[in-house]
Amino acid sequence: MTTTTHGVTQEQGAAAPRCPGPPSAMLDGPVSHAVSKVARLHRIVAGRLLRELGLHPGQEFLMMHLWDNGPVRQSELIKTVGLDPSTVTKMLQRLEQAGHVRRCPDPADRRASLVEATETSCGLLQQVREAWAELERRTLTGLDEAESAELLRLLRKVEGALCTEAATDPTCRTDPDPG
Amino acid sequence: MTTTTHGVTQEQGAAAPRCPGPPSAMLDGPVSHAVSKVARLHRIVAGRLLRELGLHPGQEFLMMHLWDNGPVRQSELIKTVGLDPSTVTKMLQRLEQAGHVRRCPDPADRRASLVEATETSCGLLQQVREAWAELERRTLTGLDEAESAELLRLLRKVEGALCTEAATDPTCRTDPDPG
DNA sequence: ACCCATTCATTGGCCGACCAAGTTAAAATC
DNA sequence: GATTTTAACTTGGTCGGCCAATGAATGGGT
Repeated sequence: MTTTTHGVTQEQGAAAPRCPGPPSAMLDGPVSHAVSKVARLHRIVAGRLLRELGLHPGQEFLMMHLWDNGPVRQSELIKTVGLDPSTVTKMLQRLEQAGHVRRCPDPADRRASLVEATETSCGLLQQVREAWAELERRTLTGLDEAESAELLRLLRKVEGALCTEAATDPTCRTDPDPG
Repeated sequence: MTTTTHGVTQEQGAAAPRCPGPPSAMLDGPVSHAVSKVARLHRIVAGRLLRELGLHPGQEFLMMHLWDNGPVRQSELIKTVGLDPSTVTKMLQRLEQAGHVRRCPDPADRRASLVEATETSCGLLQQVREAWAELERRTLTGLDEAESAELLRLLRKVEGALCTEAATDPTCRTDPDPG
């Protein structure tokens, strides 16, 4: 076994590094690496939970804001969620087509449009809330109260750092947490 | 106040909630919310740093693994990065077209293919490492050593939880960290 | 030998998300 | 009041990422 005729004499398991000796590229940023992984897994789990509700991950944020705040100017929505305007436009188009959202031109400003959650979409509110509670539960499996609180604190801190960091242009919305 | 006849009687600032009284949907999952936000910001910052190198966020992982481990079966690569096979296929197609990666059929298994980083791509290694170090630095701005370590520990724990959680099918690769 | 289940990789479709340009309308300036 | 600037979307393009389904080769049963 091993000695593949390709010229690559693979010992078992230990493949030959392609480039000079720096050990593992991951070691440069362990936290960044962890963040990326957690982010992906978190999104997958969220996606699975939301799929049953007919929502795609990311759309919850928009809907939540609409449910909470009622009719809103699209620009305001964009500011609060902090996403790219084009992203929000396309998401709203799909949400509108799905019947979860209604849009009408703002009479006070002919270029703006007002967005609101449809009546039927309100049935989703409770389910989405439950899905998020479940997501939170699964996310924090294995963490006790103190650890959860500490994690939240640290994430908020990182969020702040990255926010001011990434805030060259994009509006960075750190929601003032009332708690 | 603000009896919204649906004619949008907007008092200033305080928009009328569209749906019954549950306060803020975000309160259901503060940590999940924080994770999502941090994830997005982190990705943006990473994207900006990698853009200068001609890489798109997410591609680093593939390249890092290739740099570290040399020629690898695509299936193995898929397992280690934990992404969807189709995702890896498309990323590799683009990386190949960009000249960062080379692929050849595995002589030992005619359906598999071997992937390796090109010689020229090795010039990127150092830059990518630096970019990730910078990303890590910016991520951890405002956190001291102890906090960083704790954050890492908690993230790893969450990763494990979400991993077993999301591991209905997808191979969940939690790299055994040697340190 | 044959069939069947696995595995490997790809394609197509869709969505979130970015950027870059472009369009229209409102504000600001002159 | 006419011109410039700024704001509010929209469109087109590209990528990462998922799922679902397909094609092709391997391997295990019997």
